[in-house]
Amino acid sequence: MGKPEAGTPRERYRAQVREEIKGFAWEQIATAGASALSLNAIAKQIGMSGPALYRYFANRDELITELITDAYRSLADTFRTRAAAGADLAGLALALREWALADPQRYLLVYGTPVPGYHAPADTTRITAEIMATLLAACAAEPPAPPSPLQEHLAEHRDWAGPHPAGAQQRALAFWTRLHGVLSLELAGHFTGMGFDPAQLYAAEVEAVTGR
Amino acid sequence: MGKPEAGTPRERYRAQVREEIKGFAWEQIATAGASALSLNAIAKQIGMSGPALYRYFANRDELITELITDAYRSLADTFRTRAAAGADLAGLALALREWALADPQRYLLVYGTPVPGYHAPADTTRITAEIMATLLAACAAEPPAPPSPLQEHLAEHRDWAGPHPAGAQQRALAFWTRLHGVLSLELAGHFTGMGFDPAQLYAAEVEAVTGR
DNA sequence: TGTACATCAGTGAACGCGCGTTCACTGATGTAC
DNA sequence: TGTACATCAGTGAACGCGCGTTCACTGATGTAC
Repeated sequence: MGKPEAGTPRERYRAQVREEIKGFAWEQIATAGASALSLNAIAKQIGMSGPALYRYFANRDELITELITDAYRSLADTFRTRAAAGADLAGLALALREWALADPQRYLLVYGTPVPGYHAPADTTRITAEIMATLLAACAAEPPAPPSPLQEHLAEHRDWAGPHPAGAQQRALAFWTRLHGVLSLELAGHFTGMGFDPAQLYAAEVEAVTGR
Repeated sequence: MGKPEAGTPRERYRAQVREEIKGFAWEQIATAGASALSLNAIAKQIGMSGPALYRYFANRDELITELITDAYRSLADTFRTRAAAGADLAGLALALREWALADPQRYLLVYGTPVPGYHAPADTTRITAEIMATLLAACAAEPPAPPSPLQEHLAEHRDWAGPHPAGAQQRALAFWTRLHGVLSLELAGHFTGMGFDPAQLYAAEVEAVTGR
């Protein structure tokens, strides 16, 4: 493929520059949003001339794809690590909030308005499944929720539920949608001017979803 | 100001063309997102040449501002009309979903990832308050929710709550964030591949928030 | 009703800009004998 | 250890494109006497 082999100094340098490019790309996304990401602007910041970037990424779409994939993987890793360290559902909720606030644009790139005309790579669905698996396991460990019409409906669509019961499915969905609801409105600035502390609203939703 | 007086044929024609421009602008937003909105492209669709639009809007920002304001006002009107027709909290929830699904990009323009580098006009905060007032009134009409730590916190930030108790505040926030959580994930396509019907998840959240 | 003037809508050319991407090329770095 | 060659990183010029916006101008539409 013409690519240098892994482990060689050249390959190490390559990986380093790729990371540097991604770093400036994230900076740019943070300030102007994903749709304003410009290869030329990144090159200027990095001290190279535009076409040089094409040594590292085939084109703009490939760069964006990699950023999105990295973001998904980062969240999946965070969840897996916390769960492995013994975190329960409330612990995952806090981890999610920390992860979102650490880099709002990264969160919005994953769960915000889709980048227009851009289709998520197939990779992400696999990582999404991994995130969901961790979440479902944590939900299954909670005291079971009372049956509901929604659970009956979910029982008919169990492809993504693994070995866990419909109650865990329902709880996982509530976890996801409710916490996303608070987070995305907070990150978009819709609570500014209302005075209250979004963290307390978040905590209340966590309590409601864990059923304590 | 050089503007023709209202009611004259010229002014009627002016308003008509302005609406036509906005119509194509919405079409464009629907297909490519708000950040891709282009005056030249709109002019081409409408059969005029680019600079002609400057007779109707001072610049691109003014057009976007007006679209956002219109979207807010449309939602506020929908809420007010339904509430005046006797709708309860569950009725407002259905109205919200209908409004969102009728034009997803309109919903995302209001509650989605903010347009990068764009600041919402002051108008919107007034309309937001109107929406919140309708929502709070409907919440206050529901059976009171049990006290909670969040309610105590909200009681200290009552500027936006009008005459309604903290319980209504809490319920209004839960209504807003939970339904937005489901809607925005649905509109962004994050439920595709999971098989279940988003409407049923939405209904379950409506039940949970109305406390039935 | 007719004429003289002002107002306004829309055009076409032009501005500078930044974008993604290609291409031929120069130097440096690695590899093989 | 030294030489010959291949590989790779990065450059600079150039491409076509579409953008927002300005400007001077042409015609049509309205208004005032």
